[in-house]
Amino acid sequence: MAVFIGTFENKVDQKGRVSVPAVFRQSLAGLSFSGIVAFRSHRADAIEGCGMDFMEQMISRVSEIDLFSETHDDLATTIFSDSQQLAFDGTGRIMLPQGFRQHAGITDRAAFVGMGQLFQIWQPDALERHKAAARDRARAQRLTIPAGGGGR
Amino acid sequence: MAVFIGTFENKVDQKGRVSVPAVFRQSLAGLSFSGIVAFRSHRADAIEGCGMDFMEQMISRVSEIDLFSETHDDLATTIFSDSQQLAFDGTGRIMLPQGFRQHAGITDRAAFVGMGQLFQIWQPDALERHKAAARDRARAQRLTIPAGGGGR
DNA sequence: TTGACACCCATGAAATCCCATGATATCCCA
DNA sequence: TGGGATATCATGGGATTTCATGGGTGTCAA
Repeated sequence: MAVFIGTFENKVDQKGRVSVPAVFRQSLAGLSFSGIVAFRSHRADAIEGCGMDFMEQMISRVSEIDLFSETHDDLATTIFSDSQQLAFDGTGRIMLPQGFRQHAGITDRAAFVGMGQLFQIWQPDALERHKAAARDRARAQRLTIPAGGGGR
Repeated sequence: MAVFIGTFENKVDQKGRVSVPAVFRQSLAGLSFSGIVAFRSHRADAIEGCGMDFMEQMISRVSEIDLFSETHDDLATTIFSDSQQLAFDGTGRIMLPQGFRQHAGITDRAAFVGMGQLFQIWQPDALERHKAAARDRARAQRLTIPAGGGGR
């Protein structure tokens, strides 16, 4: 399973390219698609990113639902239609499409944030505010992580 | 596994030709038939599309339904008899048959929507409405991906 | 002979490749 | 353990290719 940890800020050049942090690229190595899959976060002004393996998992789970049922179509449409495959170039950069940049308010800098099996791409200042707010909420509500049954 | 992700709008020229998005073509590369398999969706004003490999899968799935049952015949008739192989030309375009264009209300623009293991072709405005409706239904019914057994 | 359709070529815009650069980080050996 | 040699990485920009799109021509059949 691909794992994403840490925060990295990179520049977005005039062509709209950004380097994906090397550690993230290593997590993504060896997948069927050399790049990331990205979609707009519906909870925050950020872009969500993952590897093709994660998407393939989604596909196989959705395919357990009856084909052509309303549930299947609604889910498949919601999940897959607004995602985009962003391929790495020779030096590990991706092109951030206009619409994504707009959604996240990204202009010339982008922050990559590891979230475990996914990561997010933020406008750096917005990320700072978001982090502070999340920390406060976690502290106020004394959030905990459920104990795992054995980890596997 | 062929994977279809994203939404792409292309023009339909006067001969009825449309470019299939390059990413989709790449997903379809290497199959026994160089093109797509398409049929009219019986649930929406859209065309369903997939690769020959998936069509073969559907055939074997349908064959698990009681032969000679009404369901079997109805499915087989609606899907298989209506399906057409649409071959790529030298530049990756297909010919959208008259009847298909009519069913989807497509005139001069066509939107390709990834649905995971299949994709759909819509009249772009109708697609926007459909996407919004699907998202609302998914949210209203709190549809979620069936939890995976262990993240394999 | 008139469509319908496969094949071919041309085009502009956009995405990708490729090379060069400087800055870190890492390695290696005394 | 110091410190020079060597990778790795993020970044910039020009050159090249890909892609979607338009239109022409040949071929086969009704």
